[in-house]
Amino acid sequence: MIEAEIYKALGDPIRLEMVRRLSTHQSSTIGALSKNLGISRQGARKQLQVLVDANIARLTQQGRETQVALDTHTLKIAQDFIAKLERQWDARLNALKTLLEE
Amino acid sequence: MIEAEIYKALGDPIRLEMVRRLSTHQSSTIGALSKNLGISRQGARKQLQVLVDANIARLTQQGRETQVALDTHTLKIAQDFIAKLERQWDARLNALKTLLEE
DNA sequence: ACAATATGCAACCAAAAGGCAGCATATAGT
DNA sequence: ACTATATGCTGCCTTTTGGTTGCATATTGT
Repeated sequence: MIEAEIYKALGDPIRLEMVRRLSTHQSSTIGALSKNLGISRQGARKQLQVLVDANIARLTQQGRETQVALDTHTLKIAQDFIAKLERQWDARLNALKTLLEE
Repeated sequence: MIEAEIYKALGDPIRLEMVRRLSTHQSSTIGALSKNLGISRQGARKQLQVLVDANIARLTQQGRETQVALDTHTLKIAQDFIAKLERQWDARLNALKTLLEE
């Protein structure tokens, strides 16, 4: 059940804010991403690592700073998984509805 | 940040399995949903409650048993949110690509 | 060379989450 | 009526998570 780790990583307000900042390109380094979150730099770094471990964010070191980038492939997996759940659920509901209308 | 609660609810293998079962209509009552998960009935019930609190599952009591149903509206919110993240990220990447190609 | 900046790593702590056993209650089947 | 079934509720325990402080290191700007 790979997907669970992705959702788990997204299931925290601070981590979700990080992803939001990355998606809008408001921050691109660890330092920038860690500011104004209401927690310490080290705390923020720990949260970022959760995103990295879930393959939602990727790190690239450049000199003394480290660039952070989103991995949209991973996000797509999550999105597709939910879409599939919805389709399966609705398909059966529609089948039932059709049956009742006959 | 409402979305975080939805992802948090989906971010556990057992809860995700429950959602999967519901989506494929393999189980529809609390009892059926709680079997063969590797944990006790009480444990499963607690996990189910997380899905209910996140508005991913709904409960409807019928006599001595309780029906469980998915709330696809909530799932759609999660799906749309990820789609938006991807679009924002890619839009800027494409803009950069265009700029470099000029 | 020196100071400032960007980051890493480990130890520690409190709170939340995940899971269990035990007991109670209401409904359904015989 | 009696038994089995479906479920609820509470208290307890262990593990995980979210966060901190303190200290170390490497790179950059002056």
